[in-house]
Amino acid sequence: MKEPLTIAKALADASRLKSLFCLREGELCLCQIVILLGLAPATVSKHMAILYQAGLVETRKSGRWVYYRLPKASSPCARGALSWIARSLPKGKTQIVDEKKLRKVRGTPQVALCRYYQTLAHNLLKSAKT
Amino acid sequence: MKEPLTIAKALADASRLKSLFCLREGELCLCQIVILLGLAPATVSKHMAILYQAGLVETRKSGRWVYYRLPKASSPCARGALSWIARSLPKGKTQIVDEKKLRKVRGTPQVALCRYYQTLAHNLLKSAKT
DNA sequence: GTATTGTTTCGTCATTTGGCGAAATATAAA
DNA sequence: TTTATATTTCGCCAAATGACGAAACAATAC
Repeated sequence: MKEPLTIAKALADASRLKSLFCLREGELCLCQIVILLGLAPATVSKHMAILYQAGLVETRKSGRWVYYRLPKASSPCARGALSWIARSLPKGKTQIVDEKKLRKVRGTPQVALCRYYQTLAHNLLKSAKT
Repeated sequence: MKEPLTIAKALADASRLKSLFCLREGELCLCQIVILLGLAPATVSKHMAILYQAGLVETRKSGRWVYYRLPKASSPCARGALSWIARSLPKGKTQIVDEKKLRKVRGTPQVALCRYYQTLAHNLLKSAKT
């Protein structure tokens, strides 16, 4: 019972479902998911670790960037879960994530994205200090 | 996204997975599930309410007893989730619940079962008072 | 080498969740 | 009608979870 429980727990969070939804069309690096979810890098990193440990995403490291993608091969249990949410998520009027944003993020090099949110953070810090 | 999230949350608990597992072969009343899970009636009632609100079980009331069963008809999302766990739960060496106990509980009238755990509770209270 | 930068780990905090017992509710039994 | 009993609701507590910032890591850029 351990595996389905681990997987169900991994799926039982809106941010993680959103992440999986964003990965449908291919891999994304952490900084891209950070932008899409609007959460702190530390938080997103933890979310992705939970998905990884449940066998719901694979990881690829390239330089400083860590890419996540839906697994090519995985256990029957994980595959079943992924196909369930793949069938279930797109339905309904309510957008899972802003599709326009997703497209923009996919079309932007990670360098620019990471700089983007780090710059934002620094500016916020500076304005807070004054 | 609401429905798959609600369903995933409902599945993200060992006691609730066990309950669904026990219902594979047909309906059970609350008192039977109480015995099988070894939890307080109040706790089990809450668990079943969560499964019910997620559309993962149906309810039938007969006299003082409330029976739960896997839904005959449900949304595609709920159906997908149920068939996923149906395929995933039985695998693996580790018993989800004690099968012998499950068979015994299925073979015992609810009256005897409910009396059983209430008597136990009363006895405990009495011995605690002295 | 040192500095920069993307990611992860750690520590902390607020919220949610799962558990119980007691009281309330609903229905059968006396 | 009164009593007994199966279930639910309520109130509370302990543990788990999700969020963040700061600091540590890892890998490139200078």
